Amino acid sequence: MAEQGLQTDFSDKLLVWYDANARELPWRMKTPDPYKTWLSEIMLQQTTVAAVKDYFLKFVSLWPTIDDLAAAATEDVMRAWAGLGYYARARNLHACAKIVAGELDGFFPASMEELQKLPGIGPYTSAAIAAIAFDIPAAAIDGNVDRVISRYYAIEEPLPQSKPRIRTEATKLVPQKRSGDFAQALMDLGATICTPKSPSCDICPLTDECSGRIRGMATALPRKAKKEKLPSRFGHIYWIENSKGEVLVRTRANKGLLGGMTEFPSSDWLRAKRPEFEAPFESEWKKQSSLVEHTFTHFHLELTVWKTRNDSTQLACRFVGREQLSDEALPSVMRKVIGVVLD
DNA sequence: AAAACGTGGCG
DNA sequence: TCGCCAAGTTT
Repeated sequence: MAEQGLQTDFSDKLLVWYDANARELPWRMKTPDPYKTWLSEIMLQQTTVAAVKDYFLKFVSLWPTIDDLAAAATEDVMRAWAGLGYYARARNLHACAKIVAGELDGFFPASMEELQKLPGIGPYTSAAIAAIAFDIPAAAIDGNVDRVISRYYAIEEPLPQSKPRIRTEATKLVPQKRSGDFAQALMDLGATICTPKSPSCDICPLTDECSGRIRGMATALPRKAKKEKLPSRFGHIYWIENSKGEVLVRTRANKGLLGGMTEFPSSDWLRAKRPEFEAPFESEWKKQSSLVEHTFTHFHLELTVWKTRNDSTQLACRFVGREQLSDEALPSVMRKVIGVVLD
């Protein structure tokens, strides 16, 4: 029937293109390893391939199997993840590894439903693992697929309202065979051809049937609501060095922003502008000439950096040697603080 | 269901 | 320069 013909046409053309144009990525292999599929998919959540590559290789080198990762110390996992962002992923990753290694005999479940019960695995990731690692015809719908499908069907309704429609169409296109390749092919197409700003429709394998291109609206799709401007927050952060040259740091609570990561002691980060400097304790404080500016997902942060020399361990912190600082689970914003102090 | 949750690169 | 964006999940 016609519906089947369209589906076959789409996936056949896409897979032919994929066979000739698939990107070579460290987590792609002839025989899929569910552990590596899972690890890469968690890292790739809202994160570019370029950013993930080195982290993936580092994790596989440090922990070649799910049992190795499960046996690791949480602090080691957090510091290996440091810089990659969305740190709840690292906490969930380790929790998931412990469940799979400890309760599931080291095997990831081979169904979307069971996969989704594990921490850090949601609708997209469960489908991606099911398709790529277990060859289950699941629709892995990520940002790429949203874009490709929106354009192919010229869906003018904006995201996220169009999600159900996109899911319906994408599900119909998934082939019974090579569903893992199909999932990756769709994402490769979105990443290299059907790109957000200036898609290369002239070399797209689906260009003949793409309604968005035919109607001259591909680049404008998918439509999205404009984002509000981010608010700013301000604070003071303290570089406290003892006479041995060690620096005071502390570990953030295992929840919320930068949860489980190492930080230098700081004031609260307030929305009010120009907060007064309050010394956390009596000492000779010197203000650094440069500020630290950093943008998180939902606010800008401006930190004033203060430096002092003091030997008393305070503020529920610990002293670490300057050389050991690089071994800490320091998020990017804290590495910027180091940059300002050492400048 | 809307908001929280990082970072770096690019046009 | 700065808004947009990247293989989303959790609460």
